[in-house]
Amino acid sequence: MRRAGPGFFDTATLTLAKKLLGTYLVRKLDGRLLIGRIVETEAYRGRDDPGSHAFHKKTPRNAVMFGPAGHAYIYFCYGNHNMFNIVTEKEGEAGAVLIRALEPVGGIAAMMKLRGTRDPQNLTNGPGKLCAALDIDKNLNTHGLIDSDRLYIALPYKNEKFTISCGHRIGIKQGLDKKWRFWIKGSGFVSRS
DNA sequence: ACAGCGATTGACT
DNA sequence: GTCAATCGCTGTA
Repeated sequence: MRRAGPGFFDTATLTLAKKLLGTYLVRKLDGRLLIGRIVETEAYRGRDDPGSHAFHKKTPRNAVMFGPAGHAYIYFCYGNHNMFNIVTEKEGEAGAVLIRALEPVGGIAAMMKLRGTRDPQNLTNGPGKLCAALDIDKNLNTHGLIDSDRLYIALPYKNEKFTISCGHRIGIKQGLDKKWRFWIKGSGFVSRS
């Protein structure tokens, strides 16, 4: 697999949300690789997006969303879940793509141990679950995905064919009119169909 | 210092 | 599909 470089991330939020589908999220942990194929994403923008953390203003939490593309925005929610996003857009403009579900590809035994389940379909089919399975937490917040080997995106050698479905985003109360959730149609590893 | 809250999950109809 | 338990973090004071 080849690594995604700066040019891959430096694009509009909606574009990257769709472009990330079918690519691989790679986590290096204790010398082992935990790998999942991204099958579901959501786009969050800034001033024009009432559903986004960056809608109102820049704060210490959302600051990384305003920074350069290709960095991790990880936040803690509901008292026990981490959420993993990839920052988009040019510096100064807020945007990020939430990774909502993976298809487990490599290091599955380690993921099962971290998640406490042996069901492959229930391992990484949700934003909180995949962070647990890949041991992603606030220590990796602001982490650059381009120049580190602890967490990065890898691209498939040849592009597979699949259909992208879209719908409203999950779990928010504002901005439900925007159909900014994207997933690979027919995948058995999405958080909902 | 602290009140309010949530980009979920798991259980349930 | 709906619902609420849950608790550390965030933002404002």
